[in-house]
Amino acid sequence: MDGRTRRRADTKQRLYEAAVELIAEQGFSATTVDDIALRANVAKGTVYYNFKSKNELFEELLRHGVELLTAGFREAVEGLPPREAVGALIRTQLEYIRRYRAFAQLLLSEMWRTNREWHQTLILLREQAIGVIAETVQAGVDSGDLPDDLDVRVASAALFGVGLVVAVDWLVFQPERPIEDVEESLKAIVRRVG
Amino acid sequence: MDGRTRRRADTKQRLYEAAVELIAEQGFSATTVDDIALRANVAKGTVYYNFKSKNELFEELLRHGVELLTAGFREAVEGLPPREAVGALIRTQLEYIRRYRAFAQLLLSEMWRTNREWHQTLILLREQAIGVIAETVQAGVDSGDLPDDLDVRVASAALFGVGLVVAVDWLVFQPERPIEDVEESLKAIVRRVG
DNA sequence: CTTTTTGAACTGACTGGTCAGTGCAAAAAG
DNA sequence: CTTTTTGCACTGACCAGTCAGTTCAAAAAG
Repeated sequence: MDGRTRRRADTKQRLYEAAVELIAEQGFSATTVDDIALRANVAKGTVYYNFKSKNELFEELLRHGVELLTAGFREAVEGLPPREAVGALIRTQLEYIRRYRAFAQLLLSEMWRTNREWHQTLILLREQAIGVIAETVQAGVDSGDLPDDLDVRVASAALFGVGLVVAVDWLVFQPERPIEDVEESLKAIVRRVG
Repeated sequence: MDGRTRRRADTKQRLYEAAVELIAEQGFSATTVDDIALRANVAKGTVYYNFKSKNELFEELLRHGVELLTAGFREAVEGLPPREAVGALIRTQLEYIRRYRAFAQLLLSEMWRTNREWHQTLILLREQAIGVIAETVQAGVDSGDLPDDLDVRVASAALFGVGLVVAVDWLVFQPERPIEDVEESLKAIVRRVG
């Protein structure tokens, strides 16, 4: 990657970060392109040089964030036996959300909203993230570590959603609480699967 | 209640319903007052005759919805022994969300959003709903039905959040699934507390 | 040189909120 | 009873402001 490409990548990264924070706080519609440019320390023209539109910036940002999460999931369960794998997923999700708190908030806000332009994108991304979880849960069922009457897709979706709310609730309303505590509570709740 | 008062109450009700649906679908900022008036079959001015502003309409609507839910909670656990009470809460929440699906979606989208004008209202309402759950959970701990090392507030918050995501996810992505199934899955997940 | 960024000006569509005016049910008057 | 008056509830055109997106000349960076 040469200097120009790197420079441009940096700019895009700054725009992602600015947009994620603002949209998490205010929502998509309430966030203006001028706001984003201002927070990213970039001229408005630069936004439109790097992205086709406000909408596309947002969609790319969604893809980027979810891919990062699923990559983390895959890495976390790599070579782990089913018994420990689900626990690793929970831990990974918690750490991811602590690190990318704004993105998690944004995802929580938009995930179950229908009738928006990016809804299809979101369905795909949800499928992607839950898919990784489902693989692990399925392995657990196959190995007998999890009850075989468990509906894998429902359980995986629930696991994903539960981690999301509990973690975001933690960061918003009880940020002083250590991550181990939250992990403990979460695992206590999902005892049956995790 | 005379004719005028009834008429006005009807109008407010229609406005609530229109606003809830639209905001659940599109978000607060993306929903225009014109949209709301149109769907409620009412002139724009009527919105401002009945509510001080778009913001206040939304806040009243939040209060209205959450009060309905907490009232349902209270009624559901009335006179029930702790062992059955938590299950009753879950069932009630599920039924409420099926009945007022749009409101639940809206709550899920806005609940953890900071820096919005209505954030304080939301904190209060969250406190109210979780408070009722906490009373029940506390009774369970006192009676020995629940482990006494359980952090009541965290568990209650988690319970509330979990019910919300699982139920909304059900309605959005698997609406054909019967409520008993979902109740079963949910209770399987929260085995330890519910 | 080329690529990327700047920054300011501009447009046209849209939005929250306002307000003078209308219709009608119920109360008051006869 | 009928007629008149009142004022609540509602209307919809209108206004001032805002925002996404465009344009472009010029500068910075590599």
